[in-house]
Amino acid sequence: MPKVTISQIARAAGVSKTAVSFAFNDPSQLAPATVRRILEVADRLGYTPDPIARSMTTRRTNALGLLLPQDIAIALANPFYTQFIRGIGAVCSSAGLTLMLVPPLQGSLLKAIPHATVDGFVVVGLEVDRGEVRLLRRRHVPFVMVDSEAPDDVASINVDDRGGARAAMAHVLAQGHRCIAVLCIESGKDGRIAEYTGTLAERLAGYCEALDAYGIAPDDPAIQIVEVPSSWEGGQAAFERIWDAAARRPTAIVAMSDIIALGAMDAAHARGLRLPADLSIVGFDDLPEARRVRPALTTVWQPVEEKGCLAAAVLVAALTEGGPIVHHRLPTELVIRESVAVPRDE
Amino acid sequence: MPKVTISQIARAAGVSKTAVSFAFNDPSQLAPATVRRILEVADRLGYTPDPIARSMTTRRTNALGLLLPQDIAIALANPFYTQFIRGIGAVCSSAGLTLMLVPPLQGSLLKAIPHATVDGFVVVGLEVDRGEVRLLRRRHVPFVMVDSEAPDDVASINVDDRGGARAAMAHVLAQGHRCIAVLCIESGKDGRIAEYTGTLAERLAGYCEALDAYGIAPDDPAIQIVEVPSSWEGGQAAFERIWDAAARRPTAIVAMSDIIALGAMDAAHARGLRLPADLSIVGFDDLPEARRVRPALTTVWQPVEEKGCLAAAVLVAALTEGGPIVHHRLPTELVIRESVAVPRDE
DNA sequence: CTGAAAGCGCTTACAG
DNA sequence: CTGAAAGCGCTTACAG
Repeated sequence: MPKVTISQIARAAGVSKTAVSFAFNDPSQLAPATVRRILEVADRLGYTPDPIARSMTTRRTNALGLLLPQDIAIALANPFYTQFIRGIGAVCSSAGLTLMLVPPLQGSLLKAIPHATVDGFVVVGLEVDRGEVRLLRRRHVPFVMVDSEAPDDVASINVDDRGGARAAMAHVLAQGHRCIAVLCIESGKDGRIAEYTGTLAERLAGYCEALDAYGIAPDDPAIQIVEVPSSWEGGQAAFERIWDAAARRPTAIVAMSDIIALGAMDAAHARGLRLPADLSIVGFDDLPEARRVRPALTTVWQPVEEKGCLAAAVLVAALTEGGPIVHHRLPTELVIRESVAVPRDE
Repeated sequence: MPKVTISQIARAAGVSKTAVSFAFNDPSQLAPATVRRILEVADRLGYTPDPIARSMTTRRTNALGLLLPQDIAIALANPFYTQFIRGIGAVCSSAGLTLMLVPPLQGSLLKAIPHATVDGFVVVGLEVDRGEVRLLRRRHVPFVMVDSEAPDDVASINVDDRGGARAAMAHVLAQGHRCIAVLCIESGKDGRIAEYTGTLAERLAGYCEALDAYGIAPDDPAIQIVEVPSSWEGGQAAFERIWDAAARRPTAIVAMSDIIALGAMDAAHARGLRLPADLSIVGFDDLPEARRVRPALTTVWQPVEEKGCLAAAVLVAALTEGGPIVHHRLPTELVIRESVAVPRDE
């Protein structure tokens, strides 16, 4: 049973392909009786218009692409992405668009970009630009960059990472902590922390500014900065490593993401620590989980879902109106809950 | 700057379109010098092959579609889907495929199916078949149904929902509970529980079988069966409603999904209940969160990620070999942790 | 090793 | 209200 095409329907119904096309896409162009007949024939023969052929002429796919910095399985291990995608999804639904998840192809985003049949891309967490922007331009599809360092002529959505991070660290320092472990998000490119760019660099800078305000240098021996995967397991493993190594155990952990903080928190509980008495923890993101855990996680709120919404909305606008290039920088805010206390006397 | 096409490159490089196509897709067909020249010209002119036009002739999109029963934002509120997608994503990555999330279009899956440009669909949680299967067949793309009642000639992946549910309820009954609230997953179609089909019907049947073994009828006044959205909020709200209504408060809650159980658990904590002493709770899914909460959730394990993997693998196989129609029924297993105890004396 | 030509299955001015 | 024809941008036998 080979695929049935518009020509066969046209022939069977005794009309032109034009008529068949109209019957599906713009019935008002046809006499009601004709439409009825065509649809009846199409139904009987099991015809459904080929979406690719349609895209070929309309130049529309009705899909948005989400360019992911990592494989789907890895990215979705972080609830941040789930939230973010929910934001995009909300806009997709109301715009009648579909969402394509586009992870690196054979380890390369560059390879993935040319193949995705989408009307626009939202690019998230592109840490280092190795030509992705150039390639995206060639595709002649609109794109918006989220949590990435975007050129001026590319739409972008960011948050005040630096300010948020600064507030988080300042809060911990204000409570009296001086021996602190900073759990940074792994750059993925296995690069040194010194080479951070974009979001990661901003957050790190924020932490350092707060330390600096207390006269503490980032390389102070009481401050240990480590890179960990942004996942529950990453946070858990990091806590264990730190706690076991422990020339001098930190009294507080400052994490670049909630999921890392949550992992560390659970690991600490498993070791019998009482939080926050024995160890203070602060995160970043304010995922729904942050509010639910005990002790409730003190963290930096950022509008994750809204970032997704905005990104998708910018794209949708570009598809129809082709509006101006926008740059958004959304606020962040420290949310003080229960996971940070004064350090216990040593 | 209009899009540059293969013809322009051919002209500029002084070769045929065939040669340009080969340079990108099968360079071995061309003299190395020719390839170099073509690629150089393409690079200079900013050419990138149009993926739609390519799909048009190759009849391949290199994308898998995931047909979701609800909007993306709603589905992803349930970690089950995140896990499931991670499974699909793992296979997509290794097969070099992209993943398209296809939610209902204007409230209708039927409308969404014809438009998605994918090589195959995984259909999940299709509760009632209102023609989706027929439409999918017309598309002439392979598809596999997960957690749905599939016809014999359609590949399917299910788990032992009934057995798992029976074990969960039996465990609660064995502890001595007789006053139980059953939190069912809302069918979405706003249908009555009596009209459940597929996964939901199986789980409900499993619960009832266990009750029956204890001589309890499903409509026993001590057993209340309610429908709730499968989300944290759904579980939370359900607990509050039940606790407040409370002619006779249940001593145990049996939930059809972990996320519902988790929501109920947190709501119970918020009311000052001590779990499991004051209230026992059992879930279904065994999400990663189940192990982490306190008390750790007793629940029915099912291989969520593996279902995604398998589904995608079946599709990938169908794309290349067109293998036979497979039906998988994976096992489930009650995982006893800490959230179920004997009911306190009243 | 390279090119001319047909074809993939639609949509859309345009003409009647 | 309906149809003939061109065209979307590629790939792929086929011929040379």
